[in-house]
Amino acid sequence: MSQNHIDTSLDRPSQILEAAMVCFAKRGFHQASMHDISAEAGISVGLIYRYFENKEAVIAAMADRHKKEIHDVLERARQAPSLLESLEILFTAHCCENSPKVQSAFVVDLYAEASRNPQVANLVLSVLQTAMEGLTDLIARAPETQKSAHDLAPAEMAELIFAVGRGMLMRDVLQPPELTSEERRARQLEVTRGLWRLLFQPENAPAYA
Amino acid sequence: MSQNHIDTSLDRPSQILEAAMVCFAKRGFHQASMHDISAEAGISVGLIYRYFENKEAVIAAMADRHKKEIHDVLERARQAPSLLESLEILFTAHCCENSPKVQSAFVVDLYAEASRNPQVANLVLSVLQTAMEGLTDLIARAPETQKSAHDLAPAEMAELIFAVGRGMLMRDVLQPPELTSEERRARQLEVTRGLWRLLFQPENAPAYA
DNA sequence: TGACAATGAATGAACGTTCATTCAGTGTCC
DNA sequence: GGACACTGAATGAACGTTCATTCATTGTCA
Repeated sequence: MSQNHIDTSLDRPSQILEAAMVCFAKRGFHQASMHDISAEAGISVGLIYRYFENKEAVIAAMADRHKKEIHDVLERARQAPSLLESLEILFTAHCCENSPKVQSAFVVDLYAEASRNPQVANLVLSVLQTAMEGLTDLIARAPETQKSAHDLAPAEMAELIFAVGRGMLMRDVLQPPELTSEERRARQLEVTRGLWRLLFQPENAPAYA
Repeated sequence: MSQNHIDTSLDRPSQILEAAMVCFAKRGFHQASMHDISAEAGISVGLIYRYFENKEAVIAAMADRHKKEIHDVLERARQAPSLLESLEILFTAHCCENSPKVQSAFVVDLYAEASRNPQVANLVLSVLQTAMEGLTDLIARAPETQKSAHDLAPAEMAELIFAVGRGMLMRDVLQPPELTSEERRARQLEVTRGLWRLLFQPENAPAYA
């Protein structure tokens, strides 16, 4: 397996993190060994310790990287021309960038880790709060919000949206791995649009049927 | 810690599974050792092997137990007098029976395990499908469904409901452990009712404000 | 006494981590 | 240019520890 290793154009730390992501997704944080990671990266075990103090530091660095990625996604969502497009960016980000499913498995593992490591929990929580505030703001400003048929506050809507996002992500890891990135994305978009109709469609929109 | 061990009125296998649940939630499937479990159960390591072939068999048995519990919850939800009450049962089941947070952490771990163990994935998937069918049916039959202001099919609603449920569960593991079972339950109910209003409230209900 | 429940020290494999060693590359001086 | 000294990235065998699993032994009760 993996005859061709990780992209060598990256600097060492990134190369190691890239390999770690693959291994963690494949075996989990605690079952993936440092030897697995070194093999995936095509380097020796010892070299990892030149760049990371220990295994926990690798996990922490990955969590940090994830934090930055989330911020990027939020920024892209913020710049989308419409609220629907913002939502679609938020919902499909994890299934098309890089490899499919890898990210989902990593995030589920991250939450599992958070449930027993308060440091990880705080990091995830802080990301979540920033993202929530961002989305709440986005919703509050959007013209689409005014016409909706319900009485939910923007913050409540944001909470629901993120809950659905996490739920879809969790669902994602059950899918057989042979599903393509496109099929995943299609499924995600379907659910997103259902939620969208629910949250933002004006009350008596002309139904198709 | 845990001077008083597991209820001794249970039969050995149940007693072991009870202890395993506590350890798995506290440390995760693969970090919890057989010694941890035996200590929590107040028995010796070797005795576990009289009742379970190996550690994987313990995990599999726990997954099976979870499957039965889900079926029970669905049955209770089915017998509730109204759809709203069914939903509330589905949404709060995992935060009040037995110990709080323990169950959430276990389920997140279960999904993480499912992402790399196809056997576990199939089991979880089968539970999910049964539950989805049950809820879809429940929704389709409910009189509340007719009056809703949107055009989502019962199956789509069920999918959204389960996604939100999983999302809340994931969110749950981030909460500091000192939150009481009641506070958790209150939070869950709040979100459930928001989703409820969204999905099933007739279009022009008299708003409070 | 015999059958079964229960123990926990022993085993060996696997793991995270360390470190003595190698060596391609760079700088320095004649 | 050529000889030599130096650097530090990279290696992988070795170490101490942890863990799942085994089994010879002991306890219990009919």
